Amino acid sequence: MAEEKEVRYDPAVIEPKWQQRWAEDPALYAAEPATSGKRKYYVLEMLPYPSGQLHMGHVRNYSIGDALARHMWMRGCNVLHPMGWDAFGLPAENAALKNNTPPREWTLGNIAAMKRQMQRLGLGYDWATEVTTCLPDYYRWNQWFFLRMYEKGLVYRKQSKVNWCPECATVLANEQVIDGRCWRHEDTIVEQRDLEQWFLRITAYTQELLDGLDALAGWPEKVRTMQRNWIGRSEGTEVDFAVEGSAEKIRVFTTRVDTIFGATSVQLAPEHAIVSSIAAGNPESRAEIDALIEEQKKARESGDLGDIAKRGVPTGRFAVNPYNGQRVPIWVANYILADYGTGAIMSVPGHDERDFEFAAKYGLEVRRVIAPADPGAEAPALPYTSEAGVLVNSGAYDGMSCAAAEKKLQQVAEAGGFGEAKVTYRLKDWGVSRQRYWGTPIPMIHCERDGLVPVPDEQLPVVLPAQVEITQQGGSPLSRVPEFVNTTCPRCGGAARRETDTMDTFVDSSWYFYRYTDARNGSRPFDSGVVRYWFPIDQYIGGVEHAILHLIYSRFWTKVMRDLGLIVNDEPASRLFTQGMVIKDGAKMSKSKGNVVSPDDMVARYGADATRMYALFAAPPDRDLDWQEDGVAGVSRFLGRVWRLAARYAPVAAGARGQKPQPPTGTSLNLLRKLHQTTAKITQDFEGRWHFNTCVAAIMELVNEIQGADAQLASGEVAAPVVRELMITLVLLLAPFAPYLAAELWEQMGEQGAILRSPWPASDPELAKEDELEIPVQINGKLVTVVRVAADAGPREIEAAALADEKVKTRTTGRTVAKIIVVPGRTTNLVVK
RNA sequence: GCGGAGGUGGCGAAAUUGGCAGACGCACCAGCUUGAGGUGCUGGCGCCCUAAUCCGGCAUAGGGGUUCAAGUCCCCUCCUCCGCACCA
Repeated sequence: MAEEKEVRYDPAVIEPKWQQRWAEDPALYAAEPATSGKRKYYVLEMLPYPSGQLHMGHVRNYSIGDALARHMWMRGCNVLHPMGWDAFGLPAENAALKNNTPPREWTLGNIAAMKRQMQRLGLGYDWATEVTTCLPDYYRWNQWFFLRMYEKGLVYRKQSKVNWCPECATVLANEQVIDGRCWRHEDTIVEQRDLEQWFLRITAYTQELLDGLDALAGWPEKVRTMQRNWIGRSEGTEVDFAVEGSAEKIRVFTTRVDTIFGATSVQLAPEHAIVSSIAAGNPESRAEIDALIEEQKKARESGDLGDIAKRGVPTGRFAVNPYNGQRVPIWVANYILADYGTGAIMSVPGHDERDFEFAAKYGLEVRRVIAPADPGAEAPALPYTSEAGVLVNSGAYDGMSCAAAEKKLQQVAEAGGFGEAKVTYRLKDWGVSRQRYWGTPIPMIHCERDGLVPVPDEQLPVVLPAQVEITQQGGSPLSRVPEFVNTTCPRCGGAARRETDTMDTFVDSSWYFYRYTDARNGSRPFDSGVVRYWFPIDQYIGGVEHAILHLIYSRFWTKVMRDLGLIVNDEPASRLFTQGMVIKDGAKMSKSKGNVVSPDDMVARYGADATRMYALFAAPPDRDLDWQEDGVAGVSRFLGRVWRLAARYAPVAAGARGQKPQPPTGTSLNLLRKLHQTTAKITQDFEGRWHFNTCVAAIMELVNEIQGADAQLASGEVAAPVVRELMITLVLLLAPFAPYLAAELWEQMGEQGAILRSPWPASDPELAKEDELEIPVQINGKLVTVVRVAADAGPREIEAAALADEKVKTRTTGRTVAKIIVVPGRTTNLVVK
């Protein structure tokens, strides 16, 4: 054979070439209109925060989404595969402080850099629909939605606690509070201050958000469970205890009203509103209560609230149990949460672990009011928390089951006007005010005469001013921009002041995926008809860290938009996939651990195809992935093998275009069988199992087998039309995983048009079928040998083949074969005695 | 404490329904090739026993059970990771 200098596989040459071609063909990754007649498929990856650099978590997320999008394109779908930027947020202000760069400039620069990285990775996004949340043509719709919600009573103002650094004299975001101290002043304890804040009434949808989870079968159970816990529905009873010597009442919430005859004290949260009047005549307890509050605040800030010991202060006052008129002492205790239930409880030490612990510490009475239903049973030790018992020491209710007593006691309370059945939730309204510059301005105006006045729609957007000095001095940065603040009241025309708070960035990400469908609409957030076509999202892919906030806010926003008549879907996404983390040396990649792998480095060394394919090969997508650079090198070597295989056989494949194949035999048949098996396996995986790691492995096996038959391919024993089918299909199968190499080889084989628009290969079940199988033969469950039988052999033939085997014979002579189990196509087992 | 996911070679992992445990890749070893810049090809590679074997034994965190047959199903115990965490 003549010496031919093989051209090395060099992704640094191939990939930029195709990157440029794709950039010049904007229709390639563009969605078609609803009238295309194709099945629509909306695949969405969570949009990144433009920090400046992609990390491996992004690469993994987008490799999964891009493989799926490419597959769906090849399946002939009308695919929407967009990308955007969650571009508002605190890091831009931090960068401004540090480098004296305006947030907008910093952010847009980062976006440009990360977009280049994405394009270098060969990700197939439709950049014509790109959404950047910090630009007025996007955030004006945040403001528009805010006004619509305001009109529907879903926006309100309330006093609320914020983190306040006395040194900076400004509000801090939660992320800026480290162990209860200011991030810039390590010696300064952060205070809680009450400020008027804007809230969105997500609690108007609590029950629907909870019920909707049941129908989200395409979401991971883990995410649904986390949301259920977050919503935290709890059924119970509220009961009023009168305060002795006062007209005031203390309302408590309990899930165990059946134990109320065992209540031996009432416990208030330290921040409970009634505490000041209860403790008024009692200076020393007031001081102790303040100490409790202080201690708890510190514990909360340092994040170890759970470890704090239970402590309480007696107020010296008494409350009256409305069921039996009994006097019980009123205490203030640090384990009572002010913002759950009513912020007050009845303490039943006999039947609650926490109350028992508290009572034991302070010597409060412990009373048994629930006993086992079986009268002969020994009374269990207290606290006895089971609800399977019956009431004792409970007056007229003795002998009733817990469940029956609960119902009866609720009726009595309602009839007596001192209580009612009540459902509480942990979910609270969404505070969206941020005393920050780099966010969507809240479109409200404060007028001395007219009060709060919404900005009229025609004045939107309220544009974030460009020239704002970012300092650490005082309140919201916007309040120091007179041109922004000073305005006229839309109602009376008099002088007025703009709201200077901006919106939480979770607002931006709550509906961005709707905007993609109609991203350049200048008169509405989107066209309802277009959204109706594309929604719900067919597949949403992202990190599990967004399981609660982002995904619950998105669901809320969807329901609000539905009730505004803008959309008809109840939920944003029918399927959600949460990929695992990328770790290195057993730990999450982080700068402090020094185990960060840069995507740019990987692409520079091994190419985008190898980097992406490794991200899919190293672990199943839902599990954590341990990044091993040698593994990337391995995938790169594999792509090199494919490259050299194509260098030998692409001309053969190209030359065989249109040639009729003969019925395959021998090596050809074996190769085609493997080919069709591989096709079937990968097709199935895309349809749901998503084990892309084994898809890549299957392609490797296929290549190994073709390479193993190199001599037969070279000699022509495997005919040209077969070589053609092998090579064409191999490249098609590779296309979702290694798009650059696939595009290049597609061209080398003389194929016209984008491989992305070529139909996904079909697997012929007849060709994929084995004609012979190896059936393991076990004796008493232990493997003895393997027999070859026809693939369609029945139990009798397999049994005969097994018994005819020499090894089986030597092991069965002189013994009795008691039973033979044959699983056709699988195995056989002889029970020998 | 509650909820979830896991535990399989030196490493990443595979094994749709119970049916040959370890596919594929990495690392390593041997041979050939190449000749200085992450080369290519072929073969080997769970552990123990053995001079060696296609002999034999042991192996899916540990223990018990069901079954002709268990990584897979059931019970108990241990460990790791993630989420929530005094929610009355």
